[in-house]
Parts: sequence; structure tokens; C-alpha cells
Amino acid sequence: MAAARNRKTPARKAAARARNGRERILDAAERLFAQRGFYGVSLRDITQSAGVDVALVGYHFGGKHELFTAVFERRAGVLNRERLELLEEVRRSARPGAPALEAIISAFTRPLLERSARGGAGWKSYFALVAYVDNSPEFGPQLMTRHFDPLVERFIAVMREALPHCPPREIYWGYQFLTGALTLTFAETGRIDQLSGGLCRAADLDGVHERLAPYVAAGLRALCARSAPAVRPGKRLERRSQPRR
Amino acid sequence: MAAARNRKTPARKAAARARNGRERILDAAERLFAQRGFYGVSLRDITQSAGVDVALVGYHFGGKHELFTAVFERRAGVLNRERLELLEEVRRSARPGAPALEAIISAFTRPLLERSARGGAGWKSYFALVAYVDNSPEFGPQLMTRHFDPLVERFIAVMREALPHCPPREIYWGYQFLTGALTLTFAETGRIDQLSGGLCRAADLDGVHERLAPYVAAGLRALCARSAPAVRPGKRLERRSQPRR
DNA sequence: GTCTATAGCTTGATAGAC
DNA sequence: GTCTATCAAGCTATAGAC
Repeated sequence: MAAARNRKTPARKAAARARNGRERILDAAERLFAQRGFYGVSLRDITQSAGVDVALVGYHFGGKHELFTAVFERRAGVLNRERLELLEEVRRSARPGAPALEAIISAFTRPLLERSARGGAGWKSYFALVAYVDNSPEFGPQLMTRHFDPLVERFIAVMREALPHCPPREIYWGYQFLTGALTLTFAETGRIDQLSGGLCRAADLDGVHERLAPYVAAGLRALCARSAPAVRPGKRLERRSQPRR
Repeated sequence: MAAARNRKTPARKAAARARNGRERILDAAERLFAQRGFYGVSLRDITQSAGVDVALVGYHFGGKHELFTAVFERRAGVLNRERLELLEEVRRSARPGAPALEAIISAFTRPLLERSARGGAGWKSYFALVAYVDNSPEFGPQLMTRHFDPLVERFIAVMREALPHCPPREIYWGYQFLTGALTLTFAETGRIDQLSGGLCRAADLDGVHERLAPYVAAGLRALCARSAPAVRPGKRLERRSQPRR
């Protein structure tokens, strides 16, 4: 046990091989689930693509559902840690005031778009899978809620600081519109390429990143203004002064 | 042939039964495909739920893929006709100027949200199915493009009239964000209910309707302002005058 | 138009050898 | 940890009776 630290003992070799087998199944599953959803892929498709035997899925994960969950969980932690750090950084550098809405939204989206653009094929697939899950009545409520909502709550809390006079309800709606726009982007169906005659490319995630924050920030401000007209200092607010029609 | 107009001849009875069988398959397929996607549902699930035999699918539609397409096509026509009418109405009442952005967006979304809210269970399922298809790398590019993009092009053309100084590229991106927000809304996964602690309800489509147009309009204007700073009359535009940082 | 019956595959899971 | 072998169940599609 004390002998070789950096030589591959049989135990270490076995462990390495195990990790490889397991990871290769996860990689293949990630890619295929992202393309055709949970039911559109068989365990045989996955293990064949991974170059291992079907029975390994049972050994490593239990069953198909557990494999799906494992794929979804694998990258969620890394992602959320970074996003939380970024959020705290944005808060710190804005002190003692509240951060700008654009900075908050950018901290929310940048780690995702950055990885989808330059993190490699695995990350690209992962986000397409998130798009699938987020829009699925079957998996969305369970998986998104469990793995992303704790983080989302933090972001929304900071958004409320940035929009102190805005009813929280408006911020939740604004967040839902944001996440819808974001997940459709991740799906990268290429529809916008065709629609725009090549003027926009679905794969241009940098383009999305620079546009999404101003778009969403302006949208949120419009929702707030709509439900809580700005109170001008020095003038007491007049309620119910809107025209009837 | 000339005899009974309002009595059910054998031929009429058979035709009625046929339409019922066919329509019942379509209804059941619509509901189930919306819940679990194309691969998550078997023809047996569908025909059992419709109370007919599996073989009828082959007779009426050919195969599973054709059934899926038929479900998707069935309501697209009605929808697009109404939306086009609404768009023309909005244009007419704005003449000789261009319509307000909010009015254009509302004409785009209202027929959808209205039917999803009050059109019955079939329509509700249909829009959840659209959410599935729009986010699917497999079906989206084909079905959305074919059945909705011709209409979308009309809407975008009018948006360009409403934003004459905005680069078309920005309008396409703005549209993609709109459609992402809209389709996630249709999926009605209930995630926002839980996230907001009941403050917002996914099923509150009237709430979405009144918020989506101002949100998207403000977002679009922000995108335009960003790339083409407003030219104030009486002052020639200064290009590249933005601060470096 | 509708059903029965069935052909021919593929599916997820698992017992057991190595 | 990995594979071989096998299972019962479910799948789509279709030929043919009514």
C-alpha cells in the first residue's frame, strides 16, 4: 500500500479503466440524449457508440433513468459554482450599491455560453440536453428544479436588489423569458440561420452573449415600469391616475 | 344520391365514423406526443388511448412519422391564417405610419396564448408539442421552418418597418429570443410556480400575454440602440464616438 | 374503415463466466 | 470491471378477414 505512489498498481490500473468505461458511457449518452431525447436512444445505441457492452450500464448506473440523471448531474455542479462566484464578484465590485442588471444577467449566462462555444463537444451536447430537459413536462420540473433552482434563487435575489421598486412577480416572469431564450439558443437547431438567410448563425454564441443581457435588462425594466410607474422625487405619487381606456 | 340530405345514409355514417376514428387518433397522439415526445409514445399507447386498433394508424396515416407530421400540421394552418389577418389589421389601423412594435408582437402571440388558455385541451397539448418541436434538433429545423417560417418572415418584415434604423440582424436575434420565451411558456412545466413560491403560475397565459409584448419590444429597442445609436435631428451622427472601454 | 393475427425486430434488464 | 448469453416484453408494420 505504501510502495508505489506514481506507478500503476493493478488496483490503480483497474480504477483508471473503470473511470474510462464509466466516463465513456456518460459522454456517449450525453451526446445521444441531447440529439434525440431520453426515449429516442437505446442503451445499445449508447454502449455501442462508447465501445463497451450494454451490461456495463447496469453495473455503473443501475438503469437507463439513472444514467440519464447522472449525465445531467455531472456538469451542473461545476457550472453553478462558477456562476455563484461570478455573481459574488459582481456584487463586490458594485458595493455599496446594487450591481447593474446587465452585469447580473451576464454573470448568469456567460459561463454557459462560454462553455457551449469553446468548452468542447461534451459541453455543447450538455447544453442541448439542458434545452431538452427545461422544455420537457416530464423531466423539467424534477431535474431543473433540483439542480438549478437554488442558484437561480440567488440570482433573483440580487436582481431584486437591482430593481428595488419592482414587484417580485415581474422579476420571476422576466427570468422565465430569459431562460426560454437561453435554452432555445442552446438547442442550436439552426432555424435562425435559415430564417435570416445566413445573417445570423445559431452557433454564434458570442453574438448571443452580447445581445441577451441588454435585451433582458431592457425587458425587465419595461415590466417594472409597467406595473410600478416611476416615482419622481419631490412629487408624491398619484395612484389610479391612468386613463380609463 | 339526391334522396336524403339530413338523414344518415350508410355512406355518410361510414364517413362520419371514419372522421371520428381518424380524429380520435390525432387527438390522442397530440396529447401523448406533447407529454413525452415522438419516441416516448408507442402507437399502441396512442390507439389504446383513442379506443381504436393499432392497424388504423397504418391505414389513415401510413406510419408513426407521418402521424406525427399530421398532428403538427393539423392546427398550423388555422393559426397562421388568423395571425396573418391580425397582422394586416394592425398595419391597416396604423397607416400611413408603421405599427407600434408592441402591437406587432401582440398580433404574433395573442392567437397562440388565447387558444392555449381557452381553446380546450387539444390546443393546450398542441402548443406543448410546438415547444417540443421548436427545441428539437431533429424535428425543429424541418417542421418549424416549413410550417411557421413563411408567416414569421411576414412579421419580421413589418417589424423592420417599425424599426427602420435597426439592422435586420438584431431583429432576427430579437425574434429568436421571443420565440424561445414563448415556447418555454407553452411547455408549462410548472417550474416557475415552484421557483416563485406560487407568485407566478405557468398556466397564467393572460399574464404572459400582457408582459411578453412590452418585454420583447423593450428588448428589441435596446438591441437597435446598441448597434445603431439614435441619430438626433439637427445633429449629424458621430460615428465611432463610443468610449473605448 | 375497422379489426385480428402475426411477422420480424429491438428494447431494458440481468445471471453468470472471466 | 467487463463481457457473453439470454429473457420476456414491447415495438412498428402489414397481410387479410369482415
